[in-house]
Amino acid sequence: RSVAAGGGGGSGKTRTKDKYRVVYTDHQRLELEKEFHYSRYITIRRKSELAANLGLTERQVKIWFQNRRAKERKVNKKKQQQQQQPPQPPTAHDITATPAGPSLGGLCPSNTSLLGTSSPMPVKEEFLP
DNA sequence: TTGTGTTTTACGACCTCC
DNA sequence: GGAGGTCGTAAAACACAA
Repeated sequence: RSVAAGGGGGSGKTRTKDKYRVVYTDHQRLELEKEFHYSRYITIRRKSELAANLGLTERQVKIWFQNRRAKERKVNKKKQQQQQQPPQPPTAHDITATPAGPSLGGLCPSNTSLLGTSSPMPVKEEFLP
């Protein structure tokens, strides 16, 4: 790997021996999440804007979106498997725990529209050509 | 503490589209 | 041919029970 090879090699690589990977700030993550929430595929224009605003490289933004989509697929896959083979029936205790029912909506109200929505994503003005 | 499992960045290999 | 997609993976960062 480029790390082991070290340092020497990596001309222009973001991954160095000192910093194998950086941890993004909460603000950076928040902005990226907001963008992802809006559209799972970022445009070139928006990518450069976001990179400039957040102090990241366009490459980092691109990879963040790739990883974010991979995460979403992983979560969806997990959910699907759970639906196909529900392990155990919920106990009475579990049922009484959430009387109103909306288990996920309460946890993450702003993201509920993201999952399973079949409607096309709205297109922001700035994304239009 | 520490051992262990999960999540988060970053990359390489390969594929598709223009 | 190049840009950007998925997929698999490495390793740091993090969470958490023992």
